[in-house]
Amino acid sequence: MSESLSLSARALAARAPVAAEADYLNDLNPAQREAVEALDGPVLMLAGAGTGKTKALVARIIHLVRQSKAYPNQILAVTFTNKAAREMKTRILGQLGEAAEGMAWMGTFHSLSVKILRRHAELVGLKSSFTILDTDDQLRLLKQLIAAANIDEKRWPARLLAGLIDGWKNRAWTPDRVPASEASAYNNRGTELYEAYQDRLKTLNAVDFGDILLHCVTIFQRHRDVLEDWQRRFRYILVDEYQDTNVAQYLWLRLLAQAHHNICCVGDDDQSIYGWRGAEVGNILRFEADFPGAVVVRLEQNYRSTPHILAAASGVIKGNANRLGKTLWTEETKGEKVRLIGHWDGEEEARWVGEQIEDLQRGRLGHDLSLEDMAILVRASHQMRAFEDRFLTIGLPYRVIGGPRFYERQEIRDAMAYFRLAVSPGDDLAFERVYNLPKRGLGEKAFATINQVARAAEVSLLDGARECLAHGQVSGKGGAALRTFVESIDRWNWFVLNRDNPELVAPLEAEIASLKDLNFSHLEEDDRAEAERERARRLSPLQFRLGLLTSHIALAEAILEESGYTDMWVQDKTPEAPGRLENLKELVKALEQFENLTGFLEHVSLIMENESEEQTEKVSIMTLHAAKGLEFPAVFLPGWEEGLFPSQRSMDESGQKGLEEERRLAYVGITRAEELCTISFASNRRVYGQWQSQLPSRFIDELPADHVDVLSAPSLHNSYGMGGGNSFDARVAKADVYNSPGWRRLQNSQQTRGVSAPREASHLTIDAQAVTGYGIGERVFHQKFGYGNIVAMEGDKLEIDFEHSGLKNIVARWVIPAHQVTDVPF
DNA sequence: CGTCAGGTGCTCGCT
DNA sequence: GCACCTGACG
Repeated sequence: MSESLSLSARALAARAPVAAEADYLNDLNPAQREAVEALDGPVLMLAGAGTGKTKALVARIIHLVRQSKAYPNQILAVTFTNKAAREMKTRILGQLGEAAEGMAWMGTFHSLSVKILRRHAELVGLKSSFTILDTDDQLRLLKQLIAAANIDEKRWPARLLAGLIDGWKNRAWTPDRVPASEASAYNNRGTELYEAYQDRLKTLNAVDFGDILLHCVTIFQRHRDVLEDWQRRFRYILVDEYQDTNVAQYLWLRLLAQAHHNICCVGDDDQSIYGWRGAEVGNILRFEADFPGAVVVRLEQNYRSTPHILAAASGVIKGNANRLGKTLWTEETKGEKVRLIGHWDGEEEARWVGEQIEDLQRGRLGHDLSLEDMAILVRASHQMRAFEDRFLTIGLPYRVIGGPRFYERQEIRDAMAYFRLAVSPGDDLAFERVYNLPKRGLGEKAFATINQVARAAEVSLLDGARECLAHGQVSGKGGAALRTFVESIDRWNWFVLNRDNPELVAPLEAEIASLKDLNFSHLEEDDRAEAERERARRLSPLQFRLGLLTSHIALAEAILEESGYTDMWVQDKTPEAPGRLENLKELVKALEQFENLTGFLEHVSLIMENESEEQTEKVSIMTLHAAKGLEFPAVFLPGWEEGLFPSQRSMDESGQKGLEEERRLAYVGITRAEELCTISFASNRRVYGQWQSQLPSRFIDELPADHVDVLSAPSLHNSYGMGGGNSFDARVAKADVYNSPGWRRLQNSQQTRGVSAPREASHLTIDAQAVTGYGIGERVFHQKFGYGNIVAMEGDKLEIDFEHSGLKNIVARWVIPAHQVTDVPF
């Protein structure tokens, strides 16, 4: 065995150029090399941001193969996202060539687990054809169970229960293992409903995302023989982003690595930002205890960012108590300081960022960057709006990353439900989703009847519907519509089942061929034309039918047509309808990459692809979470304000732990930047439609002053006549923004009152109350409409001509004289 | 059955 | 401020 292994490895090596063989090791720095060459036994690679961990991981896999330690298909490589898996695969392919094709076990926890689970489904009471539910299906199922349990869903929302169950599954608790301490959850009925939910999933032959891992762990724990098989198969295990693993994933890994301990985990405790969805930083902090004798390698040399950016990031992350501790360093010596700037409000901030981006694009700020090189990273998705609005008005191309996922969109999910019915007519959730979509005149009542009949007979909803039709329980107009619906599904399913069936295809092809062979040249011109038309008339249904039998794409199109679903959107006059039709076209196009509908459905249930090839350069807007693993020459980090970032909710819910995670998020944000990192905050922001005055984030205070350049917002000093040279302004701004005793005091007073202290009353409101009179022509400021001049007055009402919003009638106490605007918390 | 008006409640979002 | 859900009407 080992002989043939080494032979094949040598054969491989011989095929590759000699230089290339050594390259993958010589390219590495000493730490990376150590992590790559420690092949046997447990290894923990602590890889800071931008330290070349993917490179090291890839080199390690190549080394394993070249050293004949394992065949590619004996290496288990786990990532968190499909994107990461794909990237690694491409890089390995580039270096290993065809041998990389054998890397069958590289993927996400979920995709690998599905593969394993399909082989042993019966061990957890499922058929191997189980379907994978997404959060939407999950929620609908839970709502039904909640209703059945006579619980008021308003007081006890389904989302709450879904969150609880997810949490339990993340911790690898099957219903019988949920500890007693959780008994009070969901009005004391959480565990009971969890059990009911699992039962229901089993009857539906379905799993949710949590189950995929949980079932695997259960199987490994209860069936030694199965576990041992997989342990033998995977001789080496590699895990990326180990700091993001939850308990279930941890157990999954530990069970598989138990026998040989050949496990290499790569991660960065400072980049653990998924605690809220069950990730346990503890997993990485505990690694050495879990795997005694582990080799721990720290990758600290950074190849991404300038020294100032690194220093700023280090300064912030230093504030966290619970960390393994790394210090990033770089050989780079040049580079700009991190830039910090305060703005009046969110819109102003967006305007400034827009201008900066345009300046950068034109090479005005000493950088030669394209829009693709720039990104805006926000804490919460609602912050994106201000930027989108602004960029739309100035015509700056942008793209939002991680918005509503393609496959989560309504029209995609609807279409998928139709496909699911065609592939497995017994899919009740799919049936429920589309039985009355487009509207077929089948409402609650019809569904209740079908559901009842189906439940009583213990058959699928589709068969239940058949039953209802047979016994006239659903009749009239609704009955006719239901009949068409049922017959359509049967028909589509028939095409799925008879895909490429030669007994059906061959005669069709023969008939088409014979029709085509007909020669009309001997006929008169008029007769010939008529004959041609007749031929086309007979040919087209045959060709259509052949298409449905041989092409899943043609079938998919037919399904969407025949169901009336496409037409529903064609008829729809709302502005989003055209976009939805576009998406449906894209969906059909995506089918091309698959051999059949089943393969496609499997893929989509585990994957979200939102990347369509784009031509125009665009600036990216995304959340900090979505930015992990990415890098950009220029990064903008807006909204660094108390309550927004760090997020109030995070601190309320998880206290100090929550704050530390927020701080790691700040660290992730800063370390995304290669050349230019710009942090900003606004003094006023609209939160849920309410204007609030904001305090700069405590993280701003934690930035080491030596590595920060404080900019003054040009619009502020211009409008307020602060005048003076830039350096003066910078000092003024610096004094005001960054070190002002005023805001430190505010900050301190807020801290003593705890993180949930009520907001300071807006200075503007207070000042406005002190103002007694205005004159015509006086320049005033309104929090919402900005600057304007008073054109008329009546009692306490002013008619104001706003610079941006035009004429408005405003009660005097909502505005202040423009010259008082400087009295804001910075 | 479908539509509209009013009330409510709200991170981050991987698989 | 907006999106989503529910309940009252046509």
